[in-house]
Order: sequence, then C-alpha cells, then structure tokens
Amino acid sequence: MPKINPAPKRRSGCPLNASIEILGDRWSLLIVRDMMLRNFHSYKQFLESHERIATNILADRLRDLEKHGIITPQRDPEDGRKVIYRLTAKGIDLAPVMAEMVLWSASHEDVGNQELVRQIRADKTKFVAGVRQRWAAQQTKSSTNGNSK
Amino acid sequence: MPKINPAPKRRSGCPLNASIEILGDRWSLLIVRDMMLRNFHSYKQFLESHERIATNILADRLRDLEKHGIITPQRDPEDGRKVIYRLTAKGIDLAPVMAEMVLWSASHEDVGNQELVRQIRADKTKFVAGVRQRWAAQQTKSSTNGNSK
DNA sequence: CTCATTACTTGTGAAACGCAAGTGAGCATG
DNA sequence: CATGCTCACTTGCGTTTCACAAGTAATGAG
Repeated sequence: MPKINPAPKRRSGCPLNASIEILGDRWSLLIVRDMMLRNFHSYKQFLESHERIATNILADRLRDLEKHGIITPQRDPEDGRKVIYRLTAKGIDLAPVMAEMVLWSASHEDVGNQELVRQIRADKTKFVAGVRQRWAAQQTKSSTNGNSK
Repeated sequence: MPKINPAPKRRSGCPLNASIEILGDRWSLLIVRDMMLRNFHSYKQFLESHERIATNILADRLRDLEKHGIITPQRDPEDGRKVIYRLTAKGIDLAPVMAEMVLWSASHEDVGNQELVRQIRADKTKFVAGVRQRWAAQQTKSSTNGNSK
C-alpha cells in the first residue's frame, strides 16, 4: 500500500509560507498566467510562448501544479496526442494574487504590458470577475463535448 | 566607470514576471513578512525565528532585497555590532500581495494563524492601512535619531 | 585583557535548474 | 501498414543554487 499523499510537511503553519511553498518558484505562476490571461492549454503553447521554460522544468511544474490541485489535465478528445490543461477553481482563485503582483511591479519597476496594468488599476474587482467569467464559460463549453471518462 | 546597475535583463517585460524574478523564491517574502508583521529588524531575529533559513541564504536574500530597494540596512547607533534592517516604501507596498497570498492559501490549504486570516478577511484595506501606519510610525521614530544616509 | 554576541563568510555535499538530445504514442498520407 | 510528422514528455549531463556545519571579524561588556 503506497502512500499516495505522503503528508505536506510544511516548514511552518503560516499561510504565507504555504503559498510560497506551492507558488514560490520562477515558473509556476507564469504557467498559471498563460492559462488565465492568454488562454493557453497545451504543453507546446507553454513551451513556445513565454519566457522560454525548459522542457523538463515545464513537465515538473505541470506535475506539481496538478498535484496541488491548481490545474487538471485531460486528453483532447479530438487528438489523442494532445493534453489539455485547465485551471481548477483553486487555480482561478490566484487571480487576485497575480493582480497585486502586477500592480506592485508596475509601481516600482520598469515593465511592459501597460494595457493590462491600466485595466487592473482601473478596476481590480472587475478584472478578477472577468477572468472568472471567461473561465466559467470555458468550463461549460468543454463539458458539452462529452468527456465523461 | 564600473556599471552600478548592469541592466536588469529580464526574461520578459511582463509585470508578473518582474515580480516573480524579484520575489519568486522560498525566502524573500518570509523575511518581508517578519519585518512587516512581526517587527523583526536584525539578522539574528530572522535566523532564530521563522522557518529556519540557513545563514548564507539569509545573507544572500538580505543583499538581494537591498539591491532591489525593498529593504535598507543601517547600523544600530546604540550597538555597533547590530544592523537594523528596515522596509522601504517599496517593501511596504508588498502588503497587498502578501494579504492575497494569505487569503488564497487560507481558502485552499490547511494553515494556521487563523487570527491573521480573519483580520485580513474582515477588512483587507484596513489591514493594509494598519501595516502602513505602524511602518510610518517607525520611520518617524527612527528619523529622530539622525539617519540622513 | 578575556569572553560573549552579532553579522556575516567559507567549505562541502545535495538538490534543483537549464540545455540538448532522445523516446514513444498518436494521427496523416500513400 | 510503412513512413513521416506532431505532441508530450524523458534522459544525460554540466552548472548553479541550496542547505548544513563550521569558522571569522568587529563590537561591546566586564
């Protein structure tokens, strides 16, 4: 009987520490960003598009994100080679965290994508709601293509 | 003519990426937390108190945080052995980011310090304002001991 | 002067990362 | 069903970062 979940074993009970242990690396949140804002769903998209993540690191991170319940993979019903990664509710709930991170760096560093910054600055709540709405729409859409498995 | 700031050289202009490159590791935000919430100011406090950071890593992180303008070190005028680390305005501006991270893990993971969670949940704006206020009070207090830099 | 304290540095091994190349399963075409 | 292509990975290997233990320089107390 192998232990499936060998216990989290955190460094401390601090909630900030918990978030850091899950998200505190150089890639996880970028993958979430691509799913949330750019509508990316496949390994290949993650590889090609953003900040040039290495293939093995990407595979690692996708595994970790799945292990933590932030994303779920599913086979593409129309192409058996493809895996479609989707954010879970837990994953979508990262939108406020990411929004604040964007606002912070936009205030203190020299960054691009000012359109995004302006949008979040104008109405943070609306931004998060928009992210949630697009996600919910995707969810219903993909459940109409019978994938019961 | 030495280059003081050898150019940031980011992986991308994305504001989220900028934040991740500065804060995306397992220790930086914990140090900020200790300064912001627990009023820690010295190397020794950081070492003893929280999640058992190694001495060399702590020295590294303090250097990085200073390099990024998030903290400033100053000699203790009353004890020349001590260095007092203080958050800058940029550092204090991390409060909303940290608050959202706390809320996220509190909603989805099994974490402690529910008192902090409750406080942030009850009124996030007030929480951030409180952090800011305590920080501002410290600033004026320490500036009466002449530190012009 | 000696001794403790504080803020580090150094050394060493382990783990994580980053790049290049390779593998295997699933379509697509003839 | 053979060939080639795409997609999602894995494997090897060198480099960087991390973690733990120990040591050191500067300051202060007695």
